[in-house]
Amino acid sequence: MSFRNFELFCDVAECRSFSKAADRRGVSQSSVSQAVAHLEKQLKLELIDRSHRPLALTPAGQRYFEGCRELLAGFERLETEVQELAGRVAGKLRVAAIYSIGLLQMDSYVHHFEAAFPDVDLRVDYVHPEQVYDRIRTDSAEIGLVSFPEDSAELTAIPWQEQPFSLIVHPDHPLAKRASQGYDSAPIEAVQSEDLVNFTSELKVRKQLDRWLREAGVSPNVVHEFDNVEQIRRAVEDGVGVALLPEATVTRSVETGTLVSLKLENVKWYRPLGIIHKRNRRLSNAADRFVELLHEDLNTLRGTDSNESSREGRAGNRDQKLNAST
Amino acid sequence: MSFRNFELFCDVAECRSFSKAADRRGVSQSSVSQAVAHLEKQLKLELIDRSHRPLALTPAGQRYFEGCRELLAGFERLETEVQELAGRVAGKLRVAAIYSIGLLQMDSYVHHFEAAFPDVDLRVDYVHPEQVYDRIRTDSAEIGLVSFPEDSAELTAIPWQEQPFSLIVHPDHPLAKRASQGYDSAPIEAVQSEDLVNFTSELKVRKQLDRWLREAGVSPNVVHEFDNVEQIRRAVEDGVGVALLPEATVTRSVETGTLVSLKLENVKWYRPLGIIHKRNRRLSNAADRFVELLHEDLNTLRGTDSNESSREGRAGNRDQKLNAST
DNA sequence: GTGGCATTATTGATAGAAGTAATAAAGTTA
DNA sequence: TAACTTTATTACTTCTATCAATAATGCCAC
Repeated sequence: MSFRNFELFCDVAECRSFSKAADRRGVSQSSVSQAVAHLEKQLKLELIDRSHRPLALTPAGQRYFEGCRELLAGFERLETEVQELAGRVAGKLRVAAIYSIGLLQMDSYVHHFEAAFPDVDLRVDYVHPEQVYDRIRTDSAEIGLVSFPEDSAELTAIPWQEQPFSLIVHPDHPLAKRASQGYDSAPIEAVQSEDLVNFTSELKVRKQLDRWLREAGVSPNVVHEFDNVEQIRRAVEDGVGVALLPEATVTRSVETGTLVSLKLENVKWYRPLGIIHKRNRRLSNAADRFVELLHEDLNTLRGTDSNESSREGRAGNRDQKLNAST
Repeated sequence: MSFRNFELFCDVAECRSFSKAADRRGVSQSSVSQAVAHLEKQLKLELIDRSHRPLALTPAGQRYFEGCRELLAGFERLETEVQELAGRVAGKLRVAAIYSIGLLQMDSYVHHFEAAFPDVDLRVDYVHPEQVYDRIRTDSAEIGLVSFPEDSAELTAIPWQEQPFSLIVHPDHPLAKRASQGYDSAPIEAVQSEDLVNFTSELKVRKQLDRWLREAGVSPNVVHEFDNVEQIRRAVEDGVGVALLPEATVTRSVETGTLVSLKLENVKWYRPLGIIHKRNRRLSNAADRFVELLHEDLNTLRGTDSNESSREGRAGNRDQKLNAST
């Protein structure tokens, strides 16, 4: 019995559909149907109740599914473990990041990582902040990238970056003139009485901004609230108002000229970014290396050949006379 | 990757030999070699160090071996579990029995069991008493059959049979005359001053016999000691002396006339047999049924069609429209 | 070292399993 | 019931595990 059959069965159980499972694994629906049929024949019992749709698992199927999933995960962990014993960096690495982490920047890190550690199956998902914490808690991601990170009993945070806030305005906005006149900054007082597109009030970033603005004695006119950077960016591009955002999150728009970014004079307002992970779990080699990479300077990395980067990233491959076909 | 590869690798690791592993699984040595090579290619690392003989596992190989063994056992347990969910009796059942349990009798039970529960892979190993306890403790057998059973913290015993001791003599021995004269018994006093082939003194059975003989005021002349029934039987057949054995252990020799068995008059000397198993572990369905079967009367069983025997042995196979090829 | 022996690797052929495309059957929805 | 979606079946192809035979390698005695 091939491993594949168990995987396919698990996919079917998760998708509650043969055809969706087939798509997920990139095989024909026929193949999946036969694989499950084969399993059932071996066990001499029905795992899936096809008499209704969407299909349901029989009690035995349910138990078998849970068991298979666990055991398959066990095999995966075992493989990663022996790879690490051999000094390799391999296995799955799931990262959950808030979308506004700065897509371009992340992409660059990911590419560097993949080049340096081709045996790692790295995936970065961009999700809502709450979901990042959820994924870490449920072990569906090993490390998470968040802003205003907070430790908890379960999770711990490693400081990562501090992104300075800038004043983001539409190119036609009066303040944008300063930029065209050679200035790349503005005093925070310039926001006074401006229409401000802001974050929604449940977000940590909004609370911090409110505190800072109060301290600075500046009271802008909040015209819209969104729970993510993308929407705020769009609103400013549409001329609804100005925004206070980390420049790194709107680099692309600034470069293409659809937005203008002005540094804030006299204040040091930063968005701290952090790397969170489960407190009581040792990070895999892959996660360790990813965290290391995140702390390196992208410009430095860009200069080097990615295969050489990240120290002895592939050390320990003494016995690599073995040729892999995959 | 097929399951088979993992099994073969584990066999190689256990046997410390490719060819022995091949023999064990009944496949060619080539096949095993390729299977392991395939595994190593997938993992891109050496699992086995072939540069010396007997072969050794690399550190990674050792870890992988342990992991595979555990996970494969997990799959086996999972399968048994879902079969039991479906009301079936299936899976592996390992029984360890002392050799003298009465081979013929056991064989009959085994045949009945296999007929009633064809999905169970039953194996009975006959080993030394100490090993029976060991196997239970190390989980390499689920139930054990021993004489003079003793409970312990870890193990618990179910009483099974009480085999009456008989006086076993050579056909040419004076006492054998009694049998030819229609008597099938002898007083225990007949053993007085006889040459007795006995068990070694560390065995529980010997200690009990000594106690009984002392109580009866009978003092035979111990000429030989053996730690098992077989050797004692041979010694008596060779005319070395007489023996006190449960008749059930020498049935075959009595039937063929190489030994004569005389019941003991006036005394009730029995060898108690018990079924031992781990105290804190629920018995598998298969083990439960086997224990049940052991408590049924063999003569009753012999009369019935074995497919019908043992109550609803195959109950719960409602959904058996599925056809197995194996 | 050098044979002789035992063990493992390699190779080419083959049988069987797993995959696919096409199509039939079954379930769902209007 | 008809139209649609999903799953099963079938015939065919591709790929893979296995085998027998043989080469290569390691071990041991001399």
